[in-house]
Formats: sequence, structure tokens, C-alpha cells
Amino acid sequence: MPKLKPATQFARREHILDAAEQCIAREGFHRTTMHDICRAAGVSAGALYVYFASKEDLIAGICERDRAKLAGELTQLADAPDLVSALGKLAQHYAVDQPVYKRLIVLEMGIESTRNPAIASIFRSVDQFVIESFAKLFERARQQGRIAPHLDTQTLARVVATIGDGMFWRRAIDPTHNPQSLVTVLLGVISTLLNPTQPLHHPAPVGTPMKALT
Amino acid sequence: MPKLKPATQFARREHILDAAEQCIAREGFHRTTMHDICRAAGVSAGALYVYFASKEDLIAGICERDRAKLAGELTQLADAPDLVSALGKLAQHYAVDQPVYKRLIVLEMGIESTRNPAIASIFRSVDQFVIESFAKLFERARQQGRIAPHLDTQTLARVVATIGDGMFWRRAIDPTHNPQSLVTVLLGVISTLLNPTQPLHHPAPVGTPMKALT
Amino acid sequence: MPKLKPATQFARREHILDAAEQCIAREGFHRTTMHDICRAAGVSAGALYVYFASKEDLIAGICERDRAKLAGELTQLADAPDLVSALGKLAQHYAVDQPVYKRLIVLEMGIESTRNPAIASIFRSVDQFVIESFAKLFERARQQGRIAPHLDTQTLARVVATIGDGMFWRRAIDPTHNPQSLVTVLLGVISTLLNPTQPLHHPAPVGTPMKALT
Amino acid sequence: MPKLKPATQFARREHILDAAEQCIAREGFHRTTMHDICRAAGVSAGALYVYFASKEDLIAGICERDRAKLAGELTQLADAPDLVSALGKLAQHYAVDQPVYKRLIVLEMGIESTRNPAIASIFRSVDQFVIESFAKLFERARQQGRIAPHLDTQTLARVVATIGDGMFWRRAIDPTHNPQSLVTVLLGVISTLLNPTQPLHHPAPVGTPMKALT
DNA sequence: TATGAATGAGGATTCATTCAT
DNA sequence: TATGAATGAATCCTCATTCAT
Repeated sequence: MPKLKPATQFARREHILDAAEQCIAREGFHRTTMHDICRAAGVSAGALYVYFASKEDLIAGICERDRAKLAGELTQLADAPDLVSALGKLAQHYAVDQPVYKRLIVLEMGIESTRNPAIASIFRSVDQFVIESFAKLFERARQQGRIAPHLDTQTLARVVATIGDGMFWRRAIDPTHNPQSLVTVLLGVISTLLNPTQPLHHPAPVGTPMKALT
Repeated sequence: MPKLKPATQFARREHILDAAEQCIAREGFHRTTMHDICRAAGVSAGALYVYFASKEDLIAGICERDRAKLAGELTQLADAPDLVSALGKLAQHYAVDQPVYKRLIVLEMGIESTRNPAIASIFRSVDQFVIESFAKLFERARQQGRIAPHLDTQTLARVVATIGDGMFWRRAIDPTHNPQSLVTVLLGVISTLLNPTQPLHHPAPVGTPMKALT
Repeated sequence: MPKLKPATQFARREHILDAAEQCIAREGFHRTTMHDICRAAGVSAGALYVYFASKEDLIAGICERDRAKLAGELTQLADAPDLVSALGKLAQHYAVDQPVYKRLIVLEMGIESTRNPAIASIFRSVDQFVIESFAKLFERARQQGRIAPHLDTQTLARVVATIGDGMFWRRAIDPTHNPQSLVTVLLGVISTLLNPTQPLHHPAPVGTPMKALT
Repeated sequence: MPKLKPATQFARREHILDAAEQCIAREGFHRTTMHDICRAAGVSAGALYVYFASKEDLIAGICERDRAKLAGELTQLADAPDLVSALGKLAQHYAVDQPVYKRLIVLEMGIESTRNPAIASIFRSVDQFVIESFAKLFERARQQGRIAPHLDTQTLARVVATIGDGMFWRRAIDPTHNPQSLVTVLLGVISTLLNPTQPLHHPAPVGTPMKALT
């Protein structure tokens, strides 16, 4: 048989990853069976193994794709003129707009990263990249006099990342959670950390969907 | 053997739960086999099933015990004279001193709560109890003039819980994480939220082990 | 401890056998667990094993008791003045009055006898005894001129036994079955086989409970 | 493998059913393990579960196949010109020629039907069909003047079925049993019941193998 | 004797992966 | 490439039996 066009191959792989994400959000990595994924993707077991060497590999594929997307979006953040509003858009996207099932996948990934070296490598490198990006962002802003934090920018980055983690966790795990109001408050907190002289709790308005990141 | 003394039965149950926690922290709920747990507890399969009706039941037992302990500790918090230092001790315990494997169990629980109604019931009721406790605590402190937050105490409670979630997540997931410094900063943030007029970043010193809660 | 009085021992054994019969009628030999029987008898596992060395032994005990009773009742039959009415009482007892669960036990026994040598020995010896008893009964009646069958009495005995088997089977297996009417007809059939000259289908009336056999 | 041809699938299913029947005749439904059946069929556990969803399902499959065959053969009986000889062929097949293990399966089925609703439904519907078929057969023969029974045809049908049950039971359970002679006698009995005026015990000769039904 | 907790081999079933077609 | 039947080790759980108390 003639080799499939790379574009078709890529599309099929993506399709399988999409189906797998749905299954995994519903059941978790380890209760999702390859057969579940085959059914969800409308693909035979044999076909699935053309695109992924193993279940491990498929899970890694999901993580890689998700984290690459996050990393890409962070890169765009570097050019943002208004730091706080850029962070607001990011928060809006990841802690409000994005469907819960995408958040659940990230939790699965995080936990898996404590056990699975392949996932750990993907997950941690992106996590460090995120923090480094924040740190650079903050450092540049500080040098340009746009922010004047009391904390060093490394710590600041870690604080912001941790607050983000909290929002993501709660978004995924708490069905009674109202993300919007919380995001507003926490963005205010971050804003104050960046510029302690500014009055507390008058955060830049958020809520504009982050088109570019969807 | 005649009927075991309730104390012995309880101790044996606890022993199994301890062993199961170790396994689950290492492998997760679904990759941990009953056989693993038997081996870790030094107990036969049959004996294990004397104390737990099923794997589900054992998992629920772990969650219940863990959450009951948390709820108990929160109850003690109500009598704390100094709110911020009490929160500091709590944070110190859960985000710094407690071994990482205990934190991983909580992550497992949270994720499981999105899929397993029995776990959901345990997890969410305690989660709500935590937030309610915070809210009451803050409300009382506010009425006594010990704090003067801009936010309503309900929102404040949810913000504090979310920041806590972030610390717990990072403690569990990030091996490069230095919890102590982060806790100090975030406690400062909370302190400022409670009393916006106070200067930022001079939080009450933390680091004293939380004896009463261990 | 002082040895239990033999009467008490016997009573306890009987009690366990009764409980076991109930369980086995409900679930069959192999789906009945020793634990089921313990619960039904209100006896601990250890106690049960005082009276029966194994599950095999308990099953054999049930069979032995049941078959001994049957053999005993057949022995009484030997003295019956009216052959047909005596057979009628027997049929009435075993194919009409006796509770279905007792019949089910006999089916279990029969099947078990095809696989389990211990049961086979018990079951077959009594089965042969039954047929031999019938044969002798018939032979004596024939010699006394009370019956005048065309068939030899050995064959006659086997025919009667087989017809009995059919009634017992149907009684146990068919919930829509009306045993009374069938017994009447089949007793007529047997009556005719014994005395072909007598008019067909005016069997001796049956229906009187067989007190002595209960 | 691409999708197996339905014929192949059917054949493989039949093969498993055959193997399972052998095992079950030897050990009974509940002492036969799926592994036994796999070994007997030369098939892996996974393969077996392609064809049967569970042990229950496999047992139901055995019952269904067996009972469907019986029902089919009864249907053919409807066209028989000579009623007694047709019944003779049936008896010959089921109570003489058919291997004992097939008979044991039916006993297993019957007992299982008292506990397992799925089996009960299969077993009882065919049992009723058998009796109804007999009743119709007898009723037609009576209307055509070919028989002149004293009993109503419904009762007659139940009597004949019960006598059949007796023969089947004995064939399965009694290794000393000589089915041929008994069948001859009992067929004579039935013949007399159908036509009480005819002389007793000169039944139509039986013994010709029932080609069409094998 | 009696208790019932404990043992551990064994049973039904699942599922990642392979491979003949 | 794609199919899906087949493999078989691994999983959860049961249960006849034992034995320390």
C-alpha cells in the first residue's frame, strides 16, 4: 500500500489523541483501556498501534501535545505590553474558559509525572519553562520600571505559578467552584505582588476571551 | 481465635491503611494491586478482605481517615488566638513538614472524587467543611476587629483554600520545590488579604512545627 | 472441657445437616459455601469442622441421612397388606407432600453420584435396595396371588422406580406442576402393570397423608 | 485478522460449546472452570470471551443450543403417521442412543433452572413446548380416531413427559441401567394409555436408530 | 469444645499487545 | 496500512480449611 500522506497521518494521530483525551478525562490514564480509545476514535487496535507504540507512548503523546501548546502560548506572552492584563488573559483561558476535562488531563499528567520518568521529563521541563518564562517576564518588566516587586523575580514567578496551580486544581476538582470571581481576586493579589505600591484589589478587568490562545 | 479485641482490630485496620497509603502514593489507586498492599502490610489476601470489603472500600477507607484527620485539625484551629500564626502552623504542617507521599494521596483522592461517587462524597464534604471553617474563622475575627479584609469572608475563605491547593499541588508534584520559602511568601499574601492596611511581606514567622496537629 | 453428651452431639449434627440442606436446596452443593452453612446453622466454622471433617464429608452426611430414611420407610412397606395403596402412600409422600427443597437435594445427590465415588456408593446402594425391595414385594405378592403381572418382577420393579424418578424430577423442577393429578394417573398405570386384568384407571384412592413416614 | 466469516465464527462457537459440554458433564456447571473449558477447547481465555460474555452466558449458550435441538426434533414429530412408533424413535434416541454425557447436561440444566432465571426461561419454555406438542399430537390423533385414550390429552401429555423424565434420569444416573428393555416396556405403557382397548405389552417394536434426529 | 481471624491456592475476567489475513 | 481475533499474564476476589486463643 502507498504510504499515507504525512498530513493524513498527522490528522489521524491528532484524532486519536483527541479521543484518548476524552476517555482519560472520564476514567483516568489507568482505567482507560486501549479498547476504549479505539472505540472512541473509531479505529482498530492494529491501527492505533501504527501511531503509538504502546499505551505509555500514547499517554506521553497526550502530555507532549498539551504541554507544547502551553509552552507556545507562554512564548507569546513575552511580547505583551501590559503584564497584568496578559496574565489575566492567560488565567481567563486556563482557569475559566477551558473545559474542565482539559484540566483533568493536566492533573493526570502531574500525578503521572511523579511515577513515570517519560512523563516526568515532559511535564517538568515545561513546568520549569513556565516558571522561567514568568521570571524573565517579570525581570524585564522590573528593569523597564513597569513593576517594582518586593520579591526577587524568581520567587515571584514561583508564587504566581503556585497560585495558578491552585486555580487549576480547584477548577478541575470542585464542581461548585465559580472560577471567574476567584480569578479576579487572585489576579489582584498577583498585581499587588508585582506592584506593592498600587492599591490592593483594583485589578485590571479580566474576562475578555483569549482568542489567540484557543 | 476468638473475637479480636476491638482495639486490635482497629490497629490492624490502621496498619493495612498505612501500607495501602504507601503503595498508592507510589503507584496510584489503580495501579496498586491488592496483592501489593497485602505484601506491604504483611497480610494475606483473605485477611485483608476481613477488614475491607473491596478495593473500593479500602480506597474509601483511606480517604475517610485522611479527611477526618484534616477536619479534626481544622476544628482545633477555631480556638486559635492568632489567626495568621495558626494558618501558618497549618501551612507548615501540610505544605512543608508532611511527607510528600501523604500529599500524593490527597491528589489521588481529588482526582478520584471526579469519578467515584463514594470518594466524591467524602472529599467534597470535607472540602466544603474546610472552606466553611475558614469562613467562620475569618468572620469571627472580622467581627472582633482582629482583621479588616476588603473581601467578604466567604470569598476570602475560597481564596485561602485555593492558595492552599496550589501549595499542596506543588509540594506533591515538583521535586525541585522549596516549600518553606513559598509558604512564607503566600502566608504573607494571605495576611495582607486579611489586613490590607498592614505592610506587605512581614508575615508572622512560621517554621515552628505544628505539634498539636501531628 | 467435658465431652458433650452423645445426644447433644447428635442433635447438633442434625441441626447442621438441616441447615446445610436448606442452603444446598437453594444453591446446590457447589455454590453453597461452608460459611453459608455456618451462618444458617448459627455455628462457627471451627464448630462445624468438629462434626464434619470436610465439605465432602458434610455432603456425604446429608446423603446418608436422607437415603437411610428412604430405606427405612421402604422396609416398612414390606408389611403392607394392600400393595397398591401402600405404593400410593409412598408416592403421596415423596411426590406430593414432601417439600420441593427435599426433592432438590435428591437431584443434587443423584447428579453428584455420577462424579463423587463416596456419594455414588451411598446413592446407588440405596437405589438398588429400593429396586430390590420393590422386586421382593412384587414377587411375594405374585406368589400369594395378589398380583398377576405380565412382566417379571425384576423388570416391574425397575419400571416402577423409573416412573417414580419421573414424578420426583418433575416435582422438583417444574413449578407449574400439579403433582396430585399426575400421581393418581401414574399409580393407575402401575396398578394395571401389576394386575393387567383389572380395569384401567380406577386406581385405589390416594391422598391420605402418610403419617408414619413423615 | 480481518473480520472472521460468520460461518467460521459459528463453528468456533460450536466448538467451544462442545468442549464445555464435555467438561460440564464431567464436573457440573459450577465445578467446571473457564480454564478447564479453554483447555478442552484448545483456546485461550481471551478467545473464549470473544464468543461468550461470561460463564453464565456460556452456560446459557449450552442450554439454548440443546433445547433448541430438542424443540426442532419435536416439531418433526408432528408429521409422524404412526404416533407410537414416532414416540418410540424419540425414546430410542434420547433414552438409549444418546451418550450419557448429553443426558447429564440436561440434568444440570434442569437443576440450574431452579436457581438461574436465564436458564429457567430457556428450560421451562422448551419444557412447556414439549408438553404442548405432545398434547397437540395426541389431540389430533384422537380426533382422527387413531387413538382413544381415557385421559384428556393435556394430562396424557404430562404423563408421557413425566415417564420420559424418569427414563432420562435413570439413563443419566444409573450405570447398571439397561435402557433398551425399559424403554420397550414404558413405550408399551404409553401405547396402552393412548389406546386402552389394545392389548397391553405388545408395543410397536423399537430399536431402529432414529436417523433423522441424530 | 468453640471461636472466627487468617491462609493462600484457585476462579472468573480483563486488557495491552500481536499478527495472520 | 488496517483489521480484529487471539494471547496469556495479571487482577480482584472467594472459600475450604486451620489454629491460636
